[in-house]
Amino acid sequence: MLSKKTKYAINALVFIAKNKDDQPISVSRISEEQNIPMKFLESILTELKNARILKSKKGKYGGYSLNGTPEEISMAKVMRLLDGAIGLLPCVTHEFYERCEECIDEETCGIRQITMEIRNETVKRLKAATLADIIKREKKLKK
Amino acid sequence: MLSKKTKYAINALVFIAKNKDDQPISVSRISEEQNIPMKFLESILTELKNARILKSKKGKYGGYSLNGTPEEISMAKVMRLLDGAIGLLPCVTHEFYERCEECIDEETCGIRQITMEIRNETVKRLKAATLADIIKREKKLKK
DNA sequence: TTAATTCCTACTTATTTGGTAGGCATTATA
DNA sequence: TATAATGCCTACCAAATAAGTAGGAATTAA
Repeated sequence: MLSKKTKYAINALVFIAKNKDDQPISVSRISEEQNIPMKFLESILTELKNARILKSKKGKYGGYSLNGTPEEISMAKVMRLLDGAIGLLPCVTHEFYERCEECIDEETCGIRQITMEIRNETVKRLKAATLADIIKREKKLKK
Repeated sequence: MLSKKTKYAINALVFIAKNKDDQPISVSRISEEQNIPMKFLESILTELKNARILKSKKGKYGGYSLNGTPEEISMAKVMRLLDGAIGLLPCVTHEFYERCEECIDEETCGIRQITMEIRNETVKRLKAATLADIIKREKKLKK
């Protein structure tokens, strides 16, 4: 299950991506319009900024804007940043690999093979799920 | 990510399914051979018994055995029992449905559509992942 | 009778999640 | 140059969940 943090992050990113001014958007505005607790959102956007997914402008009329195009930012990237591994087991992930403690032989583990297949399929879809893709889907759904 | 509880449960079930005697298998034996803390395992097997996935025999030479065939018990069933919903969002699951609190319009939510597709694919695979299937895969991998 | 087992109740401990509080630093504009 | 609106930073906190542990009663085969 996605954490609220990640869900909030994706919602905020989609909201920012929809904005067509050059003006950055403030935390308080995103917080109000997307129903996200303000201080919590603040800390999330800071993380996104540190990961160079967002960029910020300080001071009055400051705020956040995308650091890149909506095509470049995917759910996979955000989830990995905030929630860590995507796979169902620590042993089926590239970026966060760890051995399963109780595992007797990883190479011949049937459960591993299955979760690996699920991971591959899931990651493929989450990588395709860019902000641009999400917005496109929403437009289609609204018709 | 699967909880350790669920991972232990699946490992224990596979171990029990491989056993070809009529004799049930004791918690202590599974605990030793599968590297699972004994008392924790005990509580897990009790849950599986209450859910009628396992059946038990009390007293000396007692223990647990499958309540059904290895074809009938899938990872999906065990995961839902012990970890709850399989989907990435509370709003994309049949058996554990809940609205996302901050969500503005579920029907036109692009994130929901994506996670729904992932859920469908994942559940399909986890349902196919029966104990029989896992054992078959392991045999193949050992060659 | 005894050893090996499940069953039952209660407790514990560590980690993660989902926040909150308060103030400093920066910046546009009147 | 004052001020209001913002991001930035540090610290803290409460609730929930995960991962166990402890101890003993009841049952059963030999």
